[in-house]
Amino acid sequence: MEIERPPTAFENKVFDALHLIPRGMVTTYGILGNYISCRSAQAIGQALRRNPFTPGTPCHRVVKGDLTIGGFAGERDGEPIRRKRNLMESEGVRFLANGSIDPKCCYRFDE
DNA sequence: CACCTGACATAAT
DNA sequence: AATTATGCCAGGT
Repeated sequence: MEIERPPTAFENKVFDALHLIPRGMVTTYGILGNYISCRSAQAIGQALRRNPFTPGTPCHRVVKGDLTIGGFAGERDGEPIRRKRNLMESEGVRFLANGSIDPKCCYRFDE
């Protein structure tokens, strides 16, 4: 069984920002990246993907820049995605008829 | 809508 | 230690 690699400083930053997102809200990789001073949203997505083992990490509150669901657990579609959507809806995030998320639910880390 | 480029961190070689 | 390849993107053409 493979040993767990300790979280890096970068991942720590990502998780910390994740916890700042209020319930019923979501944020985008771009906004999150701007908050942690990372211009690469991809690096963020990777960090989240590597740590979904933490139930306390609301990785489902992060969506793509165009307010679409994006991916989850390394999957761009399938059951993981519908679970992510279900989680967000359960927390109060509203989805538009076209499948995107309501911009009002987009948390922008009001500074 | 499809494709390419840019920017960033981690794993693997 | 350096390079290559990959990855829950973003932005532009």
